[in-house]
Amino acid sequence: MNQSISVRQTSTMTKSSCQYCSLSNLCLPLALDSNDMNKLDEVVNRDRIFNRGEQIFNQNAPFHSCFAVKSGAVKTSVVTESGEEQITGFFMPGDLVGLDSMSDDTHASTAKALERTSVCEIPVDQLEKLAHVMPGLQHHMFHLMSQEIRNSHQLSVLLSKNTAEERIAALLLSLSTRFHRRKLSPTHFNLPMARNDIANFLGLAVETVSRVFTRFQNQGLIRARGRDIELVNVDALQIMALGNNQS
Amino acid sequence: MNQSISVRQTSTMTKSSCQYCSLSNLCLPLALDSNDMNKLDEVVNRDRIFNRGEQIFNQNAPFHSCFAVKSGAVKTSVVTESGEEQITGFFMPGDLVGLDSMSDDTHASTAKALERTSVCEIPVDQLEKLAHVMPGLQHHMFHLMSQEIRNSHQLSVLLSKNTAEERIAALLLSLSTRFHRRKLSPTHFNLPMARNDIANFLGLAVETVSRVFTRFQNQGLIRARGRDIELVNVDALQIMALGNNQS
DNA sequence: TGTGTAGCTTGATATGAGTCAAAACAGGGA
DNA sequence: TCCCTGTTTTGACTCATATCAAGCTACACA
Repeated sequence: MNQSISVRQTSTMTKSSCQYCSLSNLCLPLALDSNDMNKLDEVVNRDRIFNRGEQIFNQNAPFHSCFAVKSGAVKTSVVTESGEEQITGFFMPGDLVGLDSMSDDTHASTAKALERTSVCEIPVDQLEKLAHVMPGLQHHMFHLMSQEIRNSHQLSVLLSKNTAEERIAALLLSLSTRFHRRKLSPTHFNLPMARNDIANFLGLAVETVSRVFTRFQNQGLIRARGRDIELVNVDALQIMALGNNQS
Repeated sequence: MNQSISVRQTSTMTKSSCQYCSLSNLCLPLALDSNDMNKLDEVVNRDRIFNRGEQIFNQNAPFHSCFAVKSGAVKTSVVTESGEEQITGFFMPGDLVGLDSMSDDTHASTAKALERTSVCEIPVDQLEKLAHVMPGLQHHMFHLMSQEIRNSHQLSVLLSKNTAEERIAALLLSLSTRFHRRKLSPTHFNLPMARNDIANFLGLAVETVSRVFTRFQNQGLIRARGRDIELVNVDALQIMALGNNQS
């Protein structure tokens, strides 16, 4: 069940706050001074934990909150009328999930935890009110949403113009930079998602993903043992990701 | 020609305003009362005309305005580092172009007029200020942007899961509903874009698009003479667009 | 009235990735 | 420890769509 707005932990304690969150430079507070941050703190519903595979929200369910990923990883997907599922994004700590639903009172997509994940829940009505009195926050919301549009356009490009190898190289590099931004190793990390998810996201068959991984390995571009990935030759991957259509 | 809504009936009126625009129920004013609409009026830069093929804005150029399409049609596209172009959307009267750029101070995409097109220019700094004092406008902007994200996700689904026939059927139906919303015939219209644009948008080769059009014609689904399109069997197109993967 | 050029259509062929099938490999629970 | 079930890999074959090549429209312009 998607019982959402659960425990609001009230004052008394030295409750965790945006101010002291290690992600404050990636997440919403990025746009706020410490005064405004306190106001944000008050509406945020912290420490909601989801186990691997659990739904954070479900497509078509009533929409009243966005979620900031604190730890773990999340995938979002849409299912078409014909019942096909398409993963639309992977979200890591600092990312805001659910922006595609701000147009409606129901969720436009489903979000699932890829591993044990904690998120901060942010009620949108509150968020809109805050954005109303904080120019910085409104601006930042526009920023995040347009970023989301760009990301999706980028995905479209990948899907319509690139080969399987190029798509996978691009995904690996994208993950790499995202880990790097979080001060983690950009060349050695654990994939939060299964091959199946990668395949679905990139519009490929699982078998193709698997084959490309082993091909990359044989070419000395990466080393992969299951989800444990090491990027051995980043330059070559970058060239690969660009595609070899000379123009 | 699809000149439709072009001529503004200003007559005695001093200057055209959102209030009297025939698109006020599709466009930004949708969210506003007549008082707020006047304020919007003041910042809108009306009557910018572009001929077919002319750029409205260019990727990477400084960004300071969004554009509402008044008549004609617009395509947006992104070019990748490797120089490939991907059309990311077609915009018709009432649509707002440029939302993907609100994250940055440069445009995330290029917008070109597909035919003679008039647009209203809306400076973003002004728009943000207005959104700040008008709850309805802020909400509507969130709405539009999230709608844009959804559209793009929809495109991703199309590109990664559907066959050439399904993609084209889906596009035709999408255009149909958009014409319908503007009180034009949903079954007989002129394509604002070339086969080439359709192919690029849907991730296909021009030849494939052409072949599918003739196949549809032979099956009695449509009648096409160049850009003049008649949808003969909408139901069949709808079934086609859903895809025949029984699930 | 003719000619150029861009857009569209049609045919023949090649190929990247999907599909089907099956084996190898986890990893969690009793 | 040994199933059991889900994930990943590998191989053989097929197919949808790209590519290459050419002819066909049709409108713009001299």
